[in-house]
Amino acid sequence: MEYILKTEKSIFNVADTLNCGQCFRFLSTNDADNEFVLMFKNKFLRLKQTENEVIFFDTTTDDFNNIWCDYFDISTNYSPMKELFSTDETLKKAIEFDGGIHILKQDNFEALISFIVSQNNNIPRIKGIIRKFCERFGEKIDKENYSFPTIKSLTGIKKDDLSGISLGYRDDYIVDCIEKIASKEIKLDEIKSMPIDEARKTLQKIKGVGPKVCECALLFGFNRLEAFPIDTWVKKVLAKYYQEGFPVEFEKYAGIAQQYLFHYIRSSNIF
DNA sequence: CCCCAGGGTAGGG
DNA sequence: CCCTACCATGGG
Repeated sequence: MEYILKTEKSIFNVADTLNCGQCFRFLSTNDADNEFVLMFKNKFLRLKQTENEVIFFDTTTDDFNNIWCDYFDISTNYSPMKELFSTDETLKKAIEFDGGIHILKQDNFEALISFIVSQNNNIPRIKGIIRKFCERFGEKIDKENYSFPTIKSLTGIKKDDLSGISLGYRDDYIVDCIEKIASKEIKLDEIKSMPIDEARKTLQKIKGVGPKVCECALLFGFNRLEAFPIDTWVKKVLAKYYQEGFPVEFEKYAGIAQQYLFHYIRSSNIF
């Protein structure tokens, strides 16, 4: 059974949304066809975008309504934010380039672990590490895919359990993250509704979670759209186009703006 | 051999 | 507060 979503790429662009560096458990199966497979927690999805629709394969209407509609943030209208951002010349160009990006509503624990892995690392390698992490600690879903491991299944793991995953020095950070969550020293569910600065302070108690990783976790795992991750790429954009600082009138949705800029500079050669 | 990748920590000024 | 060395790993 297929679920068909009527939309266009300027409204929701699957390829840009997946390729813009916010998630890591997906593969392009056929570039020309805009077809992808992805994992979200323990759910597998194959989907494909055409001019007028997105096809969700093997997906019931209930699956779409209960899982994927929310995950892909389909029901949010991004137009008001894009209109606001377009008063800025650089952002206007970015939105013309990749205005169909949606901010995924990922699992907070998965996002946190993923962006700890991301530090001083590149996207292809991050994807490989997370795949190996899921293969070792997750549940087998089908021939090739594993669920993202739960906190419960990870409780008590030691640094040695992480060898062979190519985490490098980040293995200590993963262990510390799991310990602090398993012991309930840090409660992810409570971070969702915390004032943003308190949420930041709490997440940064975890070893290996500094400002950048923290902002990514908040934006992609907790849907805190005001979070503004500054990585090496965004740093270059800020230095070149926003020497007076990033416009304060965008701050409520700064994370979305940041994501347009990030994908724009990485995928075009404006530098 | 170098540099870089969705950076952070520890240590010293 | 700032600055810097260092941190594993793999690709270019």
